Amino acid sequence: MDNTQPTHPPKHSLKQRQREERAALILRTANALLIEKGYYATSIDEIAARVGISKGTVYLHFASKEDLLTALIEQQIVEFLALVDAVISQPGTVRARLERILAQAYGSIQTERRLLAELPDTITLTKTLIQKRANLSARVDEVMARIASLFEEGKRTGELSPTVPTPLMVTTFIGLLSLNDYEQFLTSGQYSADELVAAVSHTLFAGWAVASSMGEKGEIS
Amino acid sequence: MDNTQPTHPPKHSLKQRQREERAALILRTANALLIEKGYYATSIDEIAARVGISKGTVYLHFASKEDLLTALIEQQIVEFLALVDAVISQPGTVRARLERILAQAYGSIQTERRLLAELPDTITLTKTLIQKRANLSARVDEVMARIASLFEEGKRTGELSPTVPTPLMVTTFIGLLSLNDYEQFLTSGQYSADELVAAVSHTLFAGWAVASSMGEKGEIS
Amino acid sequence: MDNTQPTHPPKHSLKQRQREERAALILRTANALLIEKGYYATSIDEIAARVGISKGTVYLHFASKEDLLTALIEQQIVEFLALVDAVISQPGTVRARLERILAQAYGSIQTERRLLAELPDTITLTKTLIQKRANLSARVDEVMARIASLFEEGKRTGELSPTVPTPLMVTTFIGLLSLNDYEQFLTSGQYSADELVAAVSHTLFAGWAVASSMGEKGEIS
Amino acid sequence: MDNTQPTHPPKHSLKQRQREERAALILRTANALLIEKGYYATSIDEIAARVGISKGTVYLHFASKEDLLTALIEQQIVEFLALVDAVISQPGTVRARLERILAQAYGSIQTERRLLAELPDTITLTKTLIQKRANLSARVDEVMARIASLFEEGKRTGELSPTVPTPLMVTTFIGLLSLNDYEQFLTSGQYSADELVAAVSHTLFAGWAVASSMGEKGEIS
DNA sequence: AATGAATGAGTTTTCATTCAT
DNA sequence: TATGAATGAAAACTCATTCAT
Repeated sequence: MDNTQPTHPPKHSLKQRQREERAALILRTANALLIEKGYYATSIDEIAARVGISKGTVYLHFASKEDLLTALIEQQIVEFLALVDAVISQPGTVRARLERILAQAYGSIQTERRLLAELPDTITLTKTLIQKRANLSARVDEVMARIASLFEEGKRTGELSPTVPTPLMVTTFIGLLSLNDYEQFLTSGQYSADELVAAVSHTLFAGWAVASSMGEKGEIS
Repeated sequence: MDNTQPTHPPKHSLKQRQREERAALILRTANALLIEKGYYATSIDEIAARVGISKGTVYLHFASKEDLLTALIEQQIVEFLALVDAVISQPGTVRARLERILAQAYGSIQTERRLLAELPDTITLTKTLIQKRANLSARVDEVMARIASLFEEGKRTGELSPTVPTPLMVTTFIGLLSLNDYEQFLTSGQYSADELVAAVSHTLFAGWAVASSMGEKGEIS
Repeated sequence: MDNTQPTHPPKHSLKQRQREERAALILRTANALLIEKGYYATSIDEIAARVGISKGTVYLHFASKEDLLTALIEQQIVEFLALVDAVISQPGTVRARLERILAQAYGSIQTERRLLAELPDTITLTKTLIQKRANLSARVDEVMARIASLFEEGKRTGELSPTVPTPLMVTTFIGLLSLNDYEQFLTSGQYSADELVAAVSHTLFAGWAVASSMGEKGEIS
Repeated sequence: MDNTQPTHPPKHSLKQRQREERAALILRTANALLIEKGYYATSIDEIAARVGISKGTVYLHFASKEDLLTALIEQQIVEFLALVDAVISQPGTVRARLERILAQAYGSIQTERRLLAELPDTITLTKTLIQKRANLSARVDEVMARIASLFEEGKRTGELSPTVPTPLMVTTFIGLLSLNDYEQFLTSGQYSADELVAAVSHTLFAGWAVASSMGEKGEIS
């Protein structure tokens, strides 16, 4: 099937596809280099050399170095958003679903090296950039909103305590999700991604206290 | 005693003292500027101008821009270490003492703007730097060790669960301690430092689950 | 004759004609852009985009950016030469005929925006270019010669004073003909093209005319 | 005299003087190069090399290439303004005084190569620049106003014809004053500066002078 | 000690020109 | 023929660092 005119649509797509692949390759390479050396220490020339193209070609795809970074961040936020969306619509407890997000984040550290590296590092470092680019800001808000909705659901269903304000939950969750410092445990092999997920999840959902129940300072009452 | 030549040693000290004050002033100014604009966007010239001295004078105190940053980071780690040491030797539960550290960190965000800003941002950004500078690395390890000892104490006294590995506790604690994203809540006035401390402490020590007790997945048993 | 194969020669001509039309369109567009933004600020890409073709196609017609400029200048000099030739062969006084040239120049400022804009601006700016390109230089000389012949005619017939050397007359005439600064008066509506022609003509001819004679170097006394 | 403390005031001036001399040297060199090759074809590197300093040093004195050009133009306009002012306050007919300005302009072509080159060339080419820089625009207006006042004086005293509008006189005068094309006559030795002055003056004044009156538009008959 | 002029390596960006398709 | 992706030379500008005064 679909043997009628298989050439025409692709014809258009060919150049287009090549262009997109080029752009994607540049983004991937830039991502690797930025993680290695940081934004300022990485020159466009270096990115081009690593890709095996010339400086000018990079500018054929991204109007400026900042634009390249923006595209990279946006791509990764979008990917993360897709993950969150997929997870949200799955069945299971809120905790289980959040664990899936954690697992994905920690699991990808060693393989793809992406979300984790960009969400915190770049969001922290280029908070300025995100503020400048309205669409980035909007996407970040979107991510936060989705995660917030998950927590709200948990509070409604009685799974989560209404004690801790949702915004703090979201910020804390994302903070730990993207905590760069966990990387050492994974790369050193000290803990596996699964162990890390379990520990962080336990921390967040059950706390560190032995009889993690009991009143704790008559907390929040 | 030592009243024989009261002038000479002081005389030396005077110069010395002045030198150190100069250096301290430069560090303070650099700290402010680095927080404002970041390492790469801040030039030596700018720092000098803000201090009211010339570029060359900065180099009389710090051999390079990187050295200046190193000194700054070291200073702040040392200050943080002093805080940790002070807190550790105080009486009270582990949780109470860790809350004091949290309180200090979150409280200083608006006033001095230091530890929090530098520990994560710069430590994250200049992880490279810390790896390069042995003494920085050593000091960071020292801080981690102190906090680890506190957690170990908690586990020994039965206050803390032995379930979560101490290294993860330390990393998580420091991660939340220096989570830049909390800043928005403080600057917007949405939450006070105290509320933030309470929430984070609750999260860590009691978790988010409603009946934060019970076995969760059977673990902890 | 030549009615045997009516298609082939025209066929050639057709392609040829199309080619020439293309080239002419490029030149026209380039002219507009160069006037708007200047030679250096106008890129080949921009010209191509405005024409609606691709960069490469421009190079099919002009070997280099400089060649494009050369062709443009030459075209305009040729057009100007045609005007001069036409005017020269007309009846009337020298003054009347030169006024026609002035009228054409000042009149075209607002409509076509050509001779005036290019002759001075580009000739001044690219004096280098004209010196480099022998044929341009030759054409400029040709224009000067024609105008010189007109002045000589005037001197012979007694209409013009032999006092002022013809080369100076020519240079002055062309200078005022292409004086960019007059443009302001036209665009602001302060003076019409006709008024400008009258004023310039008066300035030049009441000065150059034999009758205006009398003293000099003592005149006005 | 003045032998009291000859050092102190100069002390300040020393560095200052050196700075200014440097800047002046750069300006002079830039002027020469810009005339030779034009603004776009002259790189900062080239200017620096010609002066015998490094690129960076140029930027120590001028914040940008455009700023350098602006300073150059301003300097020359100011110099020209000074000349005009000096001439205006001298005794003599308007014509005689304007001739002094012409003489200065044409005379300096071969020696210093300045006013002439910049007033038209750059004013024409960087009309944009002058519009952008308010102070340049103001100075140009000032020059025009002074010269206009001279013509007005001539009209009042009856030396000049009220027929030609003053603005046109000013523009025409400046146009011929800075007519680049005259340069060929001077450099080729075909005419001396004095002859050029005489010819231009004759052209303009025998035309503008009241006495030159008679017919017009029918004269010569 | 302090200054600030001088340097030049390094970076981003542009754009004329080429060439495979 | 027409296209437009690719190139790389060239240029403006910055800034850490040095050093003569």
